[in-house]
Amino acid sequence: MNKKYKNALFTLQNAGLSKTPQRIAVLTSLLEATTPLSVRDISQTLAAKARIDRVTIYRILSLFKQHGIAREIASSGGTNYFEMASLENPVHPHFNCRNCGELSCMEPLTFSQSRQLISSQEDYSVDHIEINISGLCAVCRNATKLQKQQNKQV
Amino acid sequence: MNKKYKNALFTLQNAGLSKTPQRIAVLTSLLEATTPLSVRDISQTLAAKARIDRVTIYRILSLFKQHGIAREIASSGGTNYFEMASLENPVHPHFNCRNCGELSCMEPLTFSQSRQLISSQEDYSVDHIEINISGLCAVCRNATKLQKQQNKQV
DNA sequence: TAATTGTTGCAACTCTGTTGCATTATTGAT
DNA sequence: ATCAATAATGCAACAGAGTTGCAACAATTA
Repeated sequence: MNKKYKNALFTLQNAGLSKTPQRIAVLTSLLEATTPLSVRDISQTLAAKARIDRVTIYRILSLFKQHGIAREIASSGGTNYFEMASLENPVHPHFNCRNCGELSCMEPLTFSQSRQLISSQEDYSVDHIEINISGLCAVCRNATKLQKQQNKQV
Repeated sequence: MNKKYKNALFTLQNAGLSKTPQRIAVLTSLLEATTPLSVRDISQTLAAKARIDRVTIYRILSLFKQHGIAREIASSGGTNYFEMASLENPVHPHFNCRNCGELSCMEPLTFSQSRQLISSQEDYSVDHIEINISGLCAVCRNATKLQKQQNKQV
């Protein structure tokens, strides 16, 4: 879609990143996707259009994460998934089917709301709910603070 | 601890699983742990006491999961972690430090409660909250139902 | 004791993700 | 538009997680 392409250009421009064909292609994939994508998904999708190395995709996604453009989702299958991180696409729960492996997005409700929603739907069968929070633990946070102070003194 | 050992024996007995030294060792590790353990953690812990192959640990943990004895936690680092799944240790959020990588357990509150708790604590610095729900999606659930019906007819 | 079944260890493999380095593309100044 | 400086890409090689097949071993039963 031309609209997604323009959106991709604008997003890169806005983040101050250079607009290479590879970055535009990866970003367009994420914008067009209805579910989070793995590196493999992106690689296969783009294989027909252009030749992009696996490594390049990893590096681009890492860059997007740093700039708050994309979000990473861990899955127990050992593969990580990526989705757009924007105001239109706020943080939301994900559903991982243990049978087909597909990762889909759920409505951005609170945890308790989501839980109620799922249990009230006949369609889904829930095995397990996982809440993972990432950041800095107390020890590392203090260590970081200390480092900053020392740097100021030097 | 002798108590943990007895607990391990009881748990295996209760699940109808044979009480092999390897299973007892892995189960004891999980019972003694204060944080979820990776296969590597377990392997290193048990290396001094007994020689257990990596593969055996994977198989035992897979078995424990099937019997509801253990629970698996995905992490974005590519490594999965395991913890006891019991009434004394209900499902709870986990905190993953992006600096030291340690995975720790949080109080088993609801998501909104946890979020408030974290943001009120000066110690933690939260980057990202992930809610992953696993089970069967609508398509796979219907497919499974259909299979069961067909099996009955045959 | 022999046969059957279940469990483990070993080797080899797949897949995800990373790193170093040479090559190529992008950007900004002329 | 051209060219140099810089940034980004592709390739090869690697490390680690997790899996599979198979032979050896242990436990159980007849």
